[in-house]
Formats: sequence, C-alpha cells, structure tokens
Amino acid sequence: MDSGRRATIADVASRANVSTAAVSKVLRNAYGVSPAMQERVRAAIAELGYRPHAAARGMRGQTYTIGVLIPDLRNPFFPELIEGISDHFAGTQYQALLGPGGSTPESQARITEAMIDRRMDGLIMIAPVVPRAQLEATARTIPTVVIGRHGRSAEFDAVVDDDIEGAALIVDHLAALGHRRIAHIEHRDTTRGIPTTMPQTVRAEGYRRAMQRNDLTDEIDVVPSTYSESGGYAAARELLSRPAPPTAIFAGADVAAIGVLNAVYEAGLRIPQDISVAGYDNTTVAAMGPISLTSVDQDGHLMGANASRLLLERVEDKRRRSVLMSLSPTLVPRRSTAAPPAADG
Amino acid sequence: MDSGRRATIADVASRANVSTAAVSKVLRNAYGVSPAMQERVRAAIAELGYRPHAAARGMRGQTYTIGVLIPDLRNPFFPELIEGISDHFAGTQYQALLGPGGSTPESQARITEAMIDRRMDGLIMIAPVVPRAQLEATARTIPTVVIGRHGRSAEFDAVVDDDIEGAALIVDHLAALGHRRIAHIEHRDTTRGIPTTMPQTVRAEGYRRAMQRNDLTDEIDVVPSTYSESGGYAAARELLSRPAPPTAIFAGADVAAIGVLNAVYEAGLRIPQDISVAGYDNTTVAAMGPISLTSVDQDGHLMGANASRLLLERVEDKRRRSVLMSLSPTLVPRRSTAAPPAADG
DNA sequence: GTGAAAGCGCTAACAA
DNA sequence: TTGTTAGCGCTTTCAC
Repeated sequence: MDSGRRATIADVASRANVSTAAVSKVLRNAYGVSPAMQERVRAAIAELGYRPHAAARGMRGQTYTIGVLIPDLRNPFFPELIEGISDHFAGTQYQALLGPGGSTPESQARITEAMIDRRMDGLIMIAPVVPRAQLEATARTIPTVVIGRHGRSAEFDAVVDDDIEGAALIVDHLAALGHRRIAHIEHRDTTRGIPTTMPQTVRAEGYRRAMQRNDLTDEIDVVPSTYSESGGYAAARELLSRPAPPTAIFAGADVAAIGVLNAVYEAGLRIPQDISVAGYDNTTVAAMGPISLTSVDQDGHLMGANASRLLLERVEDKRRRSVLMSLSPTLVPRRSTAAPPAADG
Repeated sequence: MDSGRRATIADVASRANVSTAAVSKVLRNAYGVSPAMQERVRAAIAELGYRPHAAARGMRGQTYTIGVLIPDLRNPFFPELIEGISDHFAGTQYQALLGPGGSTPESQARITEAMIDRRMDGLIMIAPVVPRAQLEATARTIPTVVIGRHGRSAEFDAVVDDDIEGAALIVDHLAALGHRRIAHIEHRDTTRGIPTTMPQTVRAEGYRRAMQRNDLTDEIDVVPSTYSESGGYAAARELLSRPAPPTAIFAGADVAAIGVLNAVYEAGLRIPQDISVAGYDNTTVAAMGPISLTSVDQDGHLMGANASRLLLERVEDKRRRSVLMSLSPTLVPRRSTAAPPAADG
C-alpha cells in the first residue's frame, strides 16, 4: 500500500542486501541462515510491511491454508467445532477457511474439489456424507481428518464422540427414572453407501443396546425421521397418536427434540409431568430456561482442536499411520425429564 | 490421479494438439478460439479429468475465490446470508470461502489480511466491526461489499436492511396494542470508532424516532447491554426490578429476547398477559412453538444474493461507482405480544 | 552459510 | 484464429 505496489520477496531481499533465497528461508524458519542475517531480514520485512503471497507460495511449497468442510451452518453444534479449530490454528502460520458444503454428497464433493484446486495443505471434513471410498481417495491426495464418522481408515484420521455411550447415557437416565416405553427418533438418510458410520446410525444402535441391557428389548421403538425441527415434530405426532404412546422420547439431536416439544405442546401435554423428552448435542437452545432440555454434551471445542492437531501432524511431520480418536460424552440432565406418570411407573 | 501426477494445462494442450494459450482461452471463455478447437480442448479436458490450478491462475489472473468474513457463527441469521451467497455463486466459476473472523477488530483484520494474501478476487464482509477507514483501505485493495453497516462509501458497495423501519414496525405494533411503557435493549459495543453505522445503533435510533412519532417521547427507555442471551437476561432483570416496569420489552435481537424470556419466566410473569416481548431477526428459535416470539424479518437470502451480485459486477465489469442497497424488513407478529394488562392500558 | 537460477501452472502480450 | 514467450512471487536445488 506504500508505493501502490505490494512488496515482494525481492524488495525485502534488496532492502536487506541478501538473496531472495535467504528471505524465503527466514520466512519458513528453515535451516541455513545466520542469526545476523535473520535479524536484517526481519527488520526489512517489518519496514516494508511485507506479507508473503500465499498463492505464490502454493506454487512450489505450501499455501498455509486448511480447508474445513462444513455441511450445515444451521447446526448449532458446528460453531463449537469451528471455534476449536480456529483457536488451534490461531497460534500457527496456518489459516482455516470454511467451505459451505451443503448436505448432499454432490455439493460436498464439489467443495472438496475446489479446496484441492486451491492447493490447501490439509482438509478437515465435518460429518461428510460422501461415500467412504471417496473420502479415502481424497485423503490419498491431501492430508485429511474426518470429524464425526465412525470406523477407522488407513488413509485419514478420525475424531468422533462415542455415540454408543452417549445414547446409553440417555436411556440409562430414563430407565433409572422408571420409564419403560422409551422411543427413539433416528435420522434416516436417503443417501446410500454410508451405512453404519454416521453418528445417527450409531446413536440408534447405542439406544438399542442400552434398551437390551435394561431388559427393555420388547419396548425398542425407533422412528425413522430426520434431525430437524420438522422431522422431530412429525415423528412425535406419530408417536403421540398411538394407543399406548411412549412415556419418554429420546431424539437423536436437540434440533429434533425442539420439534418434539412443539408437538407435545400442541397436544396439550405437560413436560415432564406427562411425558419426558431428551435430546443430543447440548446446544445453547437446550439450555434455555423455558426449554431446559436434558441432553448429551460433546466437547466440540476439544474435538475441533484435536482434529486440527492431528492434521498439522500429518501436514508437517508427514505422519503416515492413521489415528482414531474417540471422546466421551457426558449427560446433562435438565427439567425436561422426570419420572413417568404414576399409572405408567 | 491417473498417473500419480495431476494433469496440467500442458498435458491438455499436447493431448488436444493445441497450444497452452488456446486451452487457457477455452478455460476462461475468452475470444479467439474456433468452435472446432473448443471442442477438441473440452474433450481433452474431460478425458484427462483436468482441473485448473487456482493458485497458479491467481499468479497472473484471478483465483476465482471470494472471501466471506463472518464474525459469529452462532448468530442464526448469518446462515441465511451464507446460503444466499453460496447459492448465487453456485452457478458461476467462483467459489465462496468463509473466514471465521471473530468479534474483535483485530481478529477480523487478521482474517481480512489472510484473504488478501491469498489473492481472493473479492470480499464480502458481514457486519464487520473494524473502523470505517480500514474498510475503505481494504476496499481500495480488493473489490468489497459490506453487509449490515449503514452509511454509504465511495469505495465499497453496501447491502443493508432498513433498521430504522424495522424498529418502527415493532414500536408501532406495540403502540397499536395499547402499550406506552415500551423499553428497548440496545447492543452497546465497547469498540470505538464505529459510531452510527452499526445496525444496533440504527435500531435504537429507529426506536427513539418511532416512540416520538407515537407521542411517547417521555417513555423512551433504552437499556444498553449486549445482543446475547445473558445480555438480554441482565437487561430484563434490571427493567423488571423497577417500581414501574415496562409493559413491553423490545430487544434488538432475538437472541437477547430469549434472555428476556428467561428473566420473565424466572420472575413468574406470563407472556403476553403480564408483559409483551419482541425481538429482531426472525430466527428459527423465534418461530418455535413454546417461544413464539414476535420479531422482524430480514430477507437474509436475498441480502446475500444481492451482495454477491454486486461483488461480481465489480470483479468482472470493473464497475467503479459504489452502490448502497437497502432492503425493507417485515413484521412477524406472534404470541409473545398482546395488549398490556388492563391497569396499564 | 549464502546466492544464482530454474521452475511451479497459469495468463497475457505479442507475433505469426 | 493460433502459437510463442515472458513473466506472476515464491521455493528449491545446487554451486560456491
């Protein structure tokens, strides 16, 4: 901005009376520069307000850019993740940029391509819905960490929360309160090819196993719907219209639980006196006074930070063997769950 | 991925028996290529699965990347904006990438720099808190569109919603219901240098003017706080503890209104029988059954799309004169507002 | 420890 | 209309 033109590495070099190669080395903290020369170069950089040109760096070396694929900005859990990610990179030379991926495999694949085209140094993919084979192909091209898909891979690192355990926390909590007819709302995707590794599937499986462990095998009741307000609403309407409706509804996501609350509200039932409702993700909405939804908390910040750390290991140290990191969820009991009505206890 | 190495423009050129310049022209839909050659080049591109290298393109021409500065992923209004933006670019060669900017001027400036370093073709800045002079400096470097800051600039285009009108919608609505003691919760930033152009300031001003117009000048009551759940909660606690509390509270954002609801709930008051509450932004939370918050709707999707269109005009047509585009908000009345208690009417 | 020089993949002048 | 060529700003051999 000084003289119209932006300073380049050559400007810095001539100002410091060194070669461009030397400047480059200082920039990358590479070996082979004397402290004195370091000093001179740094001074010149400061004087000129020089900033390296990421696109040009990318032509030979790295772009110092990390791509983060994010499917749905409306999901209130993702900001936690993002914050964990950007906090982690804040102390480094790297910059995380988010790609709004949409919820279809096609749109997510498009963004992934766009990130590869831009020579990003690494990719963090949040709950991607693309087929596993495609994830592995991507990971062979560019260091990749996947958040929220279960199952390990030789090609990419994975960070997940233990959804089996999370579902068990809710079921055990409800069973301990005396509930028997506990229904579960599952997100059933139309997308094929991503069978057992998505969180929704694992949560449903965790629900089933926990029901069995509590001797409630006969009461297992999974309603396929979607993790959305309308999905939860529709599923709850269906459940409440039955001859013997459940005394507790466990929605696989808070956002769906909100829809359940709406349906319960419309049906004129009271929470938790007439029916208990639980969600998953412990979003800020769940914590709101009038809502006060029992939920399961995943430490999104920690998950994001861990994913970032794993990715940098791959990018910088060239670690090859893959890592699966599984975190433990915790139960957050609130006012939306209580003992079932006496007649049903 | 075929032979390990990624295909380059030279590979395409030799495959199609043309020059690299010809391939480049086809890529950019530039003049001077015969249909026959076009055909051959496109075929070669398809056969090789060639994709242009964005970083390399950026060295000479454009990067076909648009940077979107987004301050707070938790604000449920922003996803609308983002969707409008990415939908608009979906039909083009451009790819929008989001930079999580944080809420301080420093962090936002950092991301802005990072985007310029990466040779982005243009910038969309959502409700930036950096000083105006800095915005203009940025805009002189790179085509820029600012969303959500009032006041026109010669350097950048601006897309705003008419917050004066939006605040008036709420005040007129409440006044028509019979309210007189209508309080407003304003977001009061500690940041200096951005006085009258932020939405919160304009909304407060709109509230004042509308109160005057309704002959309620003596009742003007602005509580400085923050647009957050805790901010709304604290402000409402303060208001409710007064000898003559307001009969209606107009929070400048839904998220603050939620905090108000919590405080009202805790105080044992009923909504809307004892007190009316209104928000701003018409977020999905506001629409939820148990909440049903009267609010003001801005068409975020349209704002995002307009901002994108303006930016592309600048990037491609090199339009120089700046544009200010102001959209009109609409009132969304719900169950949280009603006539005041008889004694106060 | 230091610098000269050859690219990275593409675009834009210009020549043919 | 088509091809040749000189860079864009940086990193990376490879001499010195």
